[in-house]
Amino acid sequence: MFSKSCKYGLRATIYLNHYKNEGFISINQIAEKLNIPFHFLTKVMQKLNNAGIVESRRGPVGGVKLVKREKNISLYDIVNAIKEKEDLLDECFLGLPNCTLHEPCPFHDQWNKVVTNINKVLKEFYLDDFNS
Amino acid sequence: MFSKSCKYGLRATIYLNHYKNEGFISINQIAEKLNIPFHFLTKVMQKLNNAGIVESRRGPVGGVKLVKREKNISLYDIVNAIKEKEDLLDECFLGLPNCTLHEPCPFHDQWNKVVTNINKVLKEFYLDDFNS
DNA sequence: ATAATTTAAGACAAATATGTCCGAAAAGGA
DNA sequence: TCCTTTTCGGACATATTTGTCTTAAATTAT
Repeated sequence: MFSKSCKYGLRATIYLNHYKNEGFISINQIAEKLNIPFHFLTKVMQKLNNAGIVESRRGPVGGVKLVKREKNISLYDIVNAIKEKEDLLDECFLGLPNCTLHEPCPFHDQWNKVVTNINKVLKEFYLDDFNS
Repeated sequence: MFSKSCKYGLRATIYLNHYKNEGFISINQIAEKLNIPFHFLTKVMQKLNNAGIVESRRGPVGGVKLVKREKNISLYDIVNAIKEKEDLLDECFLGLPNCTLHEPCPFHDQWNKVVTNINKVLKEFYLDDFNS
């Protein structure tokens, strides 16, 4: 969730959202403008492609662009498409083995609130919010 | 901050706090009880030792114990003694190079609130809170 | 068709985090 | 003193993440 993959993906989609009406944009251009390793960004974009967040096209004039949607895309959508592990939610912050839903550790509820807060902020923040 | 080092350190100090009136406790005992790799825990405890959070003693009857303090120790204290990088605070969540205090990115303030909230929870939660 | 461009996909390299091992230093007991 | 126990400290091994490179497949233009 706080990995470079996620951050690169967020920055790239924010960039794409800026140019969402201008057809496909090459990954190379994004990588250069945002100073992100090209081949690494390629793989991140593939994840977003598989998740249906962007569509891609090969060849000249090819590249990548955001899929048109009714609703605007939230940061949460991006992050969730990229990260594979459920790093925070669903697991005890301390990694206590005997911390379960029925017998939570004393810190469990507090930490759940933190996680909920993080997700809330990510869900309420949209790519369009970076355009104003 | 969400590294294994930090989690091991937290679990170990919570354990130590349980037995804070019983002298030194061997790292080996902690490692076995909490199912933490012994040598790895050794290095974590050394960090806490250098930070003045625990004191150690070699030889038989040796081990490690929490340093007596006026105030109880918060989770924030532990985490801060162990983690070396300022992973969250002080840096843009997106890693935008042109995001500064004077010209923050649109998401900057939102994320700062998240970070503040995390730190607040960690600061307000003490080792003693795990004893009740 | 052929060539040029760009994503797709896999192998590989480097960096970092995590885990293991061994010898040295300190402390206690016989 | 000598032996045992335990932390200290460094070296090394493994795993994961991040970054690089190469080839293939698709698309466009000539």
